[in-house]
Amino acid sequence: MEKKFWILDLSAEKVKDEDEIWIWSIGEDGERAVLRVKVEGQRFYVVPKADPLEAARKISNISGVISAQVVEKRLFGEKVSAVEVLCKPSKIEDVSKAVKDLGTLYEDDLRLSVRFILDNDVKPASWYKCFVEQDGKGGNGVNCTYRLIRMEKTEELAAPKLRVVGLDFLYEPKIGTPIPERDPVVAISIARDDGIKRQFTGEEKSIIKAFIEEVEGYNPDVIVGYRLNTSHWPYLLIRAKKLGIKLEVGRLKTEPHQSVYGHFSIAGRINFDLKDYAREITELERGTLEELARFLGLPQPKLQLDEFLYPKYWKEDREKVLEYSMWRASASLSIFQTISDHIFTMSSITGVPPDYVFSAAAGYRLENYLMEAAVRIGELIPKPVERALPTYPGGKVLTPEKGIHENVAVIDFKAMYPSIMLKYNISPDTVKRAPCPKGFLFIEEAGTCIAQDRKGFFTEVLERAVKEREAVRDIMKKYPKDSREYRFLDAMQRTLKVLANAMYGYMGWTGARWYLREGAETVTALGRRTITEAIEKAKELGLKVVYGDTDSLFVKYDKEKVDKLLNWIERELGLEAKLEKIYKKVIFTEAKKKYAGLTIDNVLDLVGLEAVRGDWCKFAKDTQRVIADLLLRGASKDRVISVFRERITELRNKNVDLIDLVIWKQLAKRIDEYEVSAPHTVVAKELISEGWKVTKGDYIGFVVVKGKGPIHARSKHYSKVDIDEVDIDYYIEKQIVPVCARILNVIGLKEDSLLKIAKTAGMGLESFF
DNA sequence: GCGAGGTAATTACCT
DNA sequence: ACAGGTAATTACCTCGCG
Repeated sequence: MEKKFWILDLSAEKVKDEDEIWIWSIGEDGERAVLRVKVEGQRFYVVPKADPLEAARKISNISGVISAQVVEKRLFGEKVSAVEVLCKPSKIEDVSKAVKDLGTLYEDDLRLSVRFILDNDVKPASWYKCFVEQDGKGGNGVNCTYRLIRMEKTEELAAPKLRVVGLDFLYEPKIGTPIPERDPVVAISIARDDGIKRQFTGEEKSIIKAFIEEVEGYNPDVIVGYRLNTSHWPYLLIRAKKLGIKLEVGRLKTEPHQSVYGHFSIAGRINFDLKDYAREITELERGTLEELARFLGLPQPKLQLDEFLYPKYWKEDREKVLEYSMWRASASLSIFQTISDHIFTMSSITGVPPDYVFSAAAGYRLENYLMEAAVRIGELIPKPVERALPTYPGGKVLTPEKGIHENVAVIDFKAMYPSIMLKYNISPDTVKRAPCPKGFLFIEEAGTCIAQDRKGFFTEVLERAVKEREAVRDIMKKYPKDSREYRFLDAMQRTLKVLANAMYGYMGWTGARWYLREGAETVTALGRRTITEAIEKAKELGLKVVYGDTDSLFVKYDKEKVDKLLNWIERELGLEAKLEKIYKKVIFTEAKKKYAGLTIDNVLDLVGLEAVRGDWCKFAKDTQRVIADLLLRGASKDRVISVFRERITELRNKNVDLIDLVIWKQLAKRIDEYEVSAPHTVVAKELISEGWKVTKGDYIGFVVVKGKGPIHARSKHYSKVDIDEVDIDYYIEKQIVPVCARILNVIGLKEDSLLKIAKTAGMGLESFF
């Protein structure tokens, strides 16, 4: 029979020694189903050292090999004869070992589910018309199982109505971070997309059981929470085992199991960890659930309760903690609903299933996308190899003309690197180090050559992505802006853009299968050439260039001349540039990549300055923002100084929240990898000795307190600091004064004069001034 | 033993 | 764990100082 299904996930399963792919799906009628496909053979390739026919003959005699035949493939753009080996999936390791002396192996490192997706052009999070035969009844979360005969992609876009649950778990630690071998689960909060909320509290065994029953009863397609992969699932599995319960939250009564990219897989459901998603949003400073919710315009909790404060609250005000936990569950649900288009488009375009598409690093997502293209055009998929990390020159950054400028236009090249790659045909299979073979274009600045007689692999992929994006944008226009379809298509075109923009970085990534340093070098060299030419043209037109970085130019605004420049760029360089914004006023510090501007729409833009950095205390950041704002809006020097003085006075009088004095730094390495002491590492070590689990990637918040010795010797975790211990002078001299001086330098106020003013502020001499 | 001065380590930003 | 370019702070080392 014929049915339409949306693919939720794919898994490779073993059924009585037979390899099968199970496609977990949702029918257009809401049916939850498994489509089973028996997989007889898995293929890989051998590029033989000697005669291909002879190699094929030898290989076909190896046990486990179903067939071996000579095929024409491409390898880094060159035609090669390869032996396509088909073998039993379970035998692939043995067979590849047996043939490896005959030549170089390709694609034997792909997992069966990936192989299936590539070979059949099956994409998760997409709709298919399926020809199926009923295979079994349902039960345990699926309505039916089918044998899949064949499938065809359909035009449908948006996901079906999914059942989603947001989760949060609370544990009761004896001391420090909860430890699964020791501390019980004390509360489980559940928020369902149908509006029902549940919270299980009390005796551990009964609440875990109630949770499992709830999952079985509601049978969600999506389970979402924060830190599910790194904390909750491993924790719950240990607790359940201890209690003699099976954590059967998967369809067909399965437990969560560890999968690729550090992700936990739950059969038949999407297990989505919001922490993975948060990590990629550069606008977030620490990637907390609260920040993510705020970023997406969703409600905040009544009470901010981090892990360091929660044990105390759990003893003192249980209700508040439970309410907070419920907020986390609800927020997780809402966040998933808000970002689901992004997740599903990324998944369907790259072929990485939705539950781990954001657990995988951006490079792997793009790689999956490239692999799909490679199979389509017959390019062999190289294996990743360990490489040294040689670096190469990047973008060109101009020294800003320091001071306050009025009327400055910012001109940006649109997608400069992808455009250059397209224009020059730069790809891992088209670029070589000089000397140039015939028909190659020599790029002097990089000492490289680019093939011009054939289209590169990346060029083909980029062209396709650009075309597809244009098509999506065309279709988009047919729908109203607030429609379901418009939002989905918009997510789709953004995803295509993200992938296109990542191709340059991918080519320069030593971990990439299609790594080519010369290629990446050529891109940046041509980028520098392009911006340099644009600068010269701007000058020639009489535009004064005040700053520039990689693909942007800041010029004194003159509409006519800027228009001329933009036209010239399009005509002569074959690239697109646009007038990005106009600053009424902009302040350049003496440093590159740091400036403050006020746009013609009266928006304050702070770039690179401490106010936009996560590792300065909020009080200093707010002060810098206020000072920059005043200055850009034309306040007098006296007015700015008096505001500065007020802020210092507030600080001296301890008229600030302690939390605004916390300095946050990420633990970028494992604690034992640090070579020197730093405040955050010393504090982290102390936390660890007290039973807290802080690891690589965590943010450590500390406050500098009074005392002797280096800063790291008098930094304390914020949860343990009383405002009276704070070293106010440190905050004045090393936080507030420097960040204000950075801005005020342009009106001749140097750090030492600010320091002098600060010395008298709040010292009981206010009336004197 | 101690401060000056230079440099390495470290983080987080910009494009 | 997609790239390089950059600023900034703090820690640490070396050197001179008789």
